[in-house]
Amino acid sequence: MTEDARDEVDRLVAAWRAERPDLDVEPLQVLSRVSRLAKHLDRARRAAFAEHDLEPWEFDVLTALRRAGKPYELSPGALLRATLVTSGTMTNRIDRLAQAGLVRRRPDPEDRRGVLVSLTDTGLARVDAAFADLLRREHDLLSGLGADDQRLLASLLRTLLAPFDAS
Amino acid sequence: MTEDARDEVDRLVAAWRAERPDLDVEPLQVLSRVSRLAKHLDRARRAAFAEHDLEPWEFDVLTALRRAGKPYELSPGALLRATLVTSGTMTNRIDRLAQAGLVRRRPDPEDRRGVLVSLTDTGLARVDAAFADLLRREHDLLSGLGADDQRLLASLLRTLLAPFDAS
DNA sequence: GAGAGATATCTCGATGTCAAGACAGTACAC
DNA sequence: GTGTACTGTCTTGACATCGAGATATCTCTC
Repeated sequence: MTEDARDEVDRLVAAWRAERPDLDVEPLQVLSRVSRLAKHLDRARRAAFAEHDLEPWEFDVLTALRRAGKPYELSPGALLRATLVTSGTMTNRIDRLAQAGLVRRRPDPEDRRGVLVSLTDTGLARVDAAFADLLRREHDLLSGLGADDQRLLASLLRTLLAPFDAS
Repeated sequence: MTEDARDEVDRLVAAWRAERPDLDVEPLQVLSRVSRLAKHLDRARRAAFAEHDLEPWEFDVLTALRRAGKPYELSPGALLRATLVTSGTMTNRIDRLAQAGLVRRRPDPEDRRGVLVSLTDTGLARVDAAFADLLRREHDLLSGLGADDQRLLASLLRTLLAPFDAS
């Protein structure tokens, strides 16, 4: 019950309670932390990828292709669904990745509206190196929690995410 | 242990395990969910604020001022630390909020380099309405978890956030 | 097999952000 | 007090994103 202000969000919640004692601000304890953690995570990822000459957005697209398995090929539509960006953004991303020699575009032989995007050898090597690096760093970020707590946390987050994935 | 693919991240992790069985991809179970949840949250917030004619970035600045309590006044420096953006971004935000009549700028009487930014009456009313609305929606988002689970989740997230807040 | 609606991708203009640096003012040691 | 380093704010230019709309193709119904 005490407001010891153990982190920034505790301070934030305490400030709101003082200013708006009429409101139930408990949801912030979870959701503000999710937002803040994601922001810090973005920065950590940016730093990790910089060593492999990749921007976060480049990594996002390349990993989606990498995960697809051989021949590391997906449509722009599949890529934008995997990365939660708009179609205009994805076109732009593919353009720049192709120019950098990390992916290749070719017409979809089965649908003349469509296009297929695949990793080049360079792209494959780059994303594999960056991904291994990222996992090392993420492992370190989580070192404050034991394996059980990590599983517990993942499970709680999955519950929150469920309604979004359903839609 | 099974890979039932109960949500998008489970599918993502299963795909990685198939492609890179040599790597320990457990960290993704937590951190990918954090990122994805934050992204969905951003969208939900955007929708909530639209009803009050506010952009998420406007809300972020206005709430920082609101939380400060009377006279709802902070320096740009304090605001950028509260919102995790750069100084150039904050200058731009304050410009536009002032133009919209939601905040006011005045020279800091105690430091001639400095400026103080305060809420106008319009800004105060707007942010109070939007905040109450946001809390209602966040409450709903968390309805999948009981109060105990919410506290547990908040506590686990706080542990992860601690190293960042320290720095 | 014609037409209506759905789908896939791309184009374009507006916008918010960042990074780096400029500039004025302050603080502190000597 | 003077000089040096620091701090607070703003300016600028590059850039990634979004949203709306354009075009081409496919699919399904009749």
